[in-house]
Amino acid sequence: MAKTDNIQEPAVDTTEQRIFEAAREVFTQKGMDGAKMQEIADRAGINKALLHYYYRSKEKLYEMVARAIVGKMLPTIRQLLESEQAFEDKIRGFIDFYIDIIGRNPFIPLFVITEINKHPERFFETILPKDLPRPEVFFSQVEAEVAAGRIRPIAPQHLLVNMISMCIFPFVAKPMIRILLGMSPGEIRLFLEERKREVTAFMLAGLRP
Amino acid sequence: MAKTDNIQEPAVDTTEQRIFEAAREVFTQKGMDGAKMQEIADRAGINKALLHYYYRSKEKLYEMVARAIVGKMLPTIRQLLESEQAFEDKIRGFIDFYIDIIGRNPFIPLFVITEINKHPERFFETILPKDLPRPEVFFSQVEAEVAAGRIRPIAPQHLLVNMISMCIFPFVAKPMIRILLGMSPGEIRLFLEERKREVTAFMLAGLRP
DNA sequence: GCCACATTTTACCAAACGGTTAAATCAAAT
DNA sequence: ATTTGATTTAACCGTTTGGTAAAATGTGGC
Repeated sequence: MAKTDNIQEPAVDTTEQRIFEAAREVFTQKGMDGAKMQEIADRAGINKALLHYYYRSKEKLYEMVARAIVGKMLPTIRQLLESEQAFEDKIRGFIDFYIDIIGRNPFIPLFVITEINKHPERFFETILPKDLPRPEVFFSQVEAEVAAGRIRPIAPQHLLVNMISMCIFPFVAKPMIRILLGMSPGEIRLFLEERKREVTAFMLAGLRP
Repeated sequence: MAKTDNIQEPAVDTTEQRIFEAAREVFTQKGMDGAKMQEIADRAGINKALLHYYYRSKEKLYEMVARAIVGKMLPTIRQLLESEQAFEDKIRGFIDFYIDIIGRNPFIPLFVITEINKHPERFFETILPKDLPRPEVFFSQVEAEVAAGRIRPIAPQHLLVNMISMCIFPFVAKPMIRILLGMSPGEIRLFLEERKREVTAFMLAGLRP
């Protein structure tokens, strides 16, 4: 809700942080291969020499940026999955918070997906932290709801993937959807805002016994 | 169902087609920036000189590959959206066929999404054909079902995006989901196969009045 | 004034890469 | 045997790019 829980939040405006922020922008938008060190330097308002003065190599800088992004997303997901709320509240909270975060950082999912697909080894060995979110808590919660007859029988893994898909994909494929549905930039923005309500409604409807 | 309706199907094995096929593989997996002409030549089993002998430039080759991919996907979507089946059959058919095609060409969605995000101008002006699928037929079908009380009230655009999201996203984010759910390569393959049944069930459940 | 550090300037290097050229080789058709 | 087109070889070019070196300049604190 607050603008300050954006993924990027430079505490103070040091040159080092301006560089890092510039690198984050360029890397997320152009990927490792498409990003140029010169452009990062330009966007940070410094020159290439100073860029290498702070960050040794492109590879290292990229890894730091990727780690920062992934390392900030995972705890959020973990928190959403492991929270102790009642089931329906949890679903509502997950969708609400998740769409909110992605709406404010729409480049992140595509960046992570691209990175993981193009350089799996580097991602799993260097970027991904060791302590991953444990969906087990959520899964047993789903199974309990099913057993109690409060929701329709469904495999908890598919339930989770359905929910995540409907939250993330529209942002990842925003321009594609925009064209397919013939929407103006204003209309697609509105459409994506509606999805908080819409996905929640669809999830709960799909789970009715 | 048949292996022959794969998106890649070299009719005869000419050198020109082997090059094109190699380019398709490299471009879809590494993107425009990450792809190297040398690698395309290597994978086609020829040398760089011959590569330029058949295809003038990297840019042109890339555009041809992209056009071929997009040009083959769109008519399929169009057909699925504009078919004249009864509503539930249409939903079933869409999910079934769509997941089937993506399962056999899992690199395509990410390729299209990346291309559209990194080079929107080129995509819309050079690659995307002019005649797009018209979802209006499908939309009025949804509205008719809602009016007749046969499905729960829902905006047809959100319905369509929900369905497409649940079909495509798991393939795009396959390695991510694999790690999150702690699955082996065999398990994730099974999981993705299950989704045909699962997404259909979830869609129909979510639409019950 | 001097020191430590940040920053700029400039020049440079080596490698990678897209693309070209020209001559040589190969193979099948005539 | 000759021609024709496909293919290779190998050298080469210009540009981009990541990265380095070194000297000069700026700047704030002591």
